[in-house]
Amino acid sequence: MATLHDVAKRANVSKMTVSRAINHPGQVRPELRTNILNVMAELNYQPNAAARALVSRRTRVVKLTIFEDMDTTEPYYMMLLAGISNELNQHQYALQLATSNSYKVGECDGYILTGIREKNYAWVEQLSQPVVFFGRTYQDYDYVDTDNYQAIQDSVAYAVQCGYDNLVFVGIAVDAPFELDRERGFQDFVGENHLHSRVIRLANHGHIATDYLRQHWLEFPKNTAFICASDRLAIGIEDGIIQQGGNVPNDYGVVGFDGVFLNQIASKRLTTMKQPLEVMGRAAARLLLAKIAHPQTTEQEKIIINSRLSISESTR
Amino acid sequence: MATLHDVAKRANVSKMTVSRAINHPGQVRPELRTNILNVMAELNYQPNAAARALVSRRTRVVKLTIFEDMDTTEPYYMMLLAGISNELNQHQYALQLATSNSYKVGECDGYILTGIREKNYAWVEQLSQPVVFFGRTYQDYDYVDTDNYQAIQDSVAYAVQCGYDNLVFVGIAVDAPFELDRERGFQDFVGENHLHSRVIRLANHGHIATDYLRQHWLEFPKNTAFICASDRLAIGIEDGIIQQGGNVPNDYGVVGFDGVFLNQIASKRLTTMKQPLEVMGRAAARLLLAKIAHPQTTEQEKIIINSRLSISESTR
DNA sequence: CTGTTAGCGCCTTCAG
DNA sequence: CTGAAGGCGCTAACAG
Repeated sequence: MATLHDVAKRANVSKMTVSRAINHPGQVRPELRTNILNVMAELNYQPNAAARALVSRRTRVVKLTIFEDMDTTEPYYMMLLAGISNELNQHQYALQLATSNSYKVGECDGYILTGIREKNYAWVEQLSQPVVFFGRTYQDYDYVDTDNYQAIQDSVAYAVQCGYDNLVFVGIAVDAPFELDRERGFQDFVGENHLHSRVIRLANHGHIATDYLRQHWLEFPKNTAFICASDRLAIGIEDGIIQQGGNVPNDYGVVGFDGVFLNQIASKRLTTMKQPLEVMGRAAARLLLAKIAHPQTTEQEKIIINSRLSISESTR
Repeated sequence: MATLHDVAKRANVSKMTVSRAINHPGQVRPELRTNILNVMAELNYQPNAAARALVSRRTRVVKLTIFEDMDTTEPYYMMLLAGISNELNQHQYALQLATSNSYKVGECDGYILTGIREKNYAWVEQLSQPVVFFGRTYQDYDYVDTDNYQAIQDSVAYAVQCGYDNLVFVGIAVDAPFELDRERGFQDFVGENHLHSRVIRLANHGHIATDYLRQHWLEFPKNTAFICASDRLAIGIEDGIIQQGGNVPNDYGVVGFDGVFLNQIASKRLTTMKQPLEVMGRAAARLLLAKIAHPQTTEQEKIIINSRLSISESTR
């Protein structure tokens, strides 16, 4: 592996000049600089991350903590992970995946946090490194999220446009910002447009949605669209409709939320609000790296990324 | 953050002695050593990974490459990841997640490889760092895997014990060791026990299994058990049976394979061969770290971990 | 068994 | 704009 020293010798300059050519390009004469860059390319020079880490007192590690049972972890975390690591790789940063029981082990330069519960906030507040959340929180931390409010509005608008005239929002029974935003998006839309509507809240399990539908089947006339807060619920609803003899999508529409993996599993592929998770992962990583580089910034950063409706077989 | 120097001063020894107390305990007088350890604890000393990496010419990074579309990635990778990182964290190692388009970026001390295709072997062979595969390959690389042969035998044995007398193996139409092992496990078992049986091979998608079942429904009498090579197929089969009016589990049994996440989605929760993925991930990481520490070892290491049948609602 | 010396590769600081 | 010196925290190699 080529080092600064090798490049310097070959380019007839000192190590420092090479170092500067990389980190402070403005401080090196342009011609010299291009020459150095050429030599670097020739030698396939790669800066040594450990040496940089040592001198800059950085670990070059970012920790991603997922405060959820891995067992029940949504598959979409994989996409998120892919996005995060793609971005980190480009900056010679490595990842440390921490789970709810190991989140205190090891050093890092910053954290990407997700699935946080109330009781973890004390730990978060005491962290000295910068933090970025995946998903909005109640606190004033930086975060990356989809526009849940807008996304549900788009879903409902689409359902209405399909001609469904009874709108049901199937929410997740949890007191979290993402859920409240989605619910509010629904309420506002049906309110403004004077639509028949209803909101139900269920635990986020397919079979619970199926059971609910069985028990309340008669309350849902033809031409009902179910706007669901997750693909799990959407699949459960869809199964329930089919088991009750309902026709999807002609008499009943189903719209999911997430758009990763699960929508491929449904018997009628789900129309779903697809979150660009890879992009969101990258954004979270980029934001965190920026904060690591410039820790002084004080204002809260919010990155809102738009979801896109992926239309499939569960709506007409 | 405390350094070797701080500990040394406080313990009235040189840095080297402290270093040795950590890395070569045998070379330090026992009493001195315990004293040093105490001081380390007092100061909450954590060795600086970057400095170690620099001097030992290691990166302290392990790369995990997943040669699959993240989009269709099985959710169980999350469990695998959890296992790997739990083990790495304990050894001050970080992770670098590489996907099929970024697998050449960055340095590392070793690789955990999965989802490899024929065309990637050239790249693998040219790697200078140690490699561990997740899942057996055709080549003589070290690997961690479940005992696919045994697992399917157990599945069939259980189905027989349930009283199903027509056994159908629903395999994945792919020419891979894991699949051939599973198929062989099935064939050997039904052969030795002179059972009615049949093997079909399908692309690994739920709806394809459902379609297949619809088209061939009449060929499957009551008392048939479907032993599936994946939970996706199992869910598809189960859906198909139910749509044809068949009774699960009374008249038809379904057994899946994997046991992560998907089995929770099925309308009748799947009986499935549950792979201990967290454990497998840890094992892979541990094996790799051992190879990094002792690169000379030449013999192929195979770690085979047993799966366990998780009995649920899709068998009687 | 313990200490001293030197250096891993890079960057900050200070001279030129 | 460029170079020389020194040190980040740790450990291998050699003295004692």
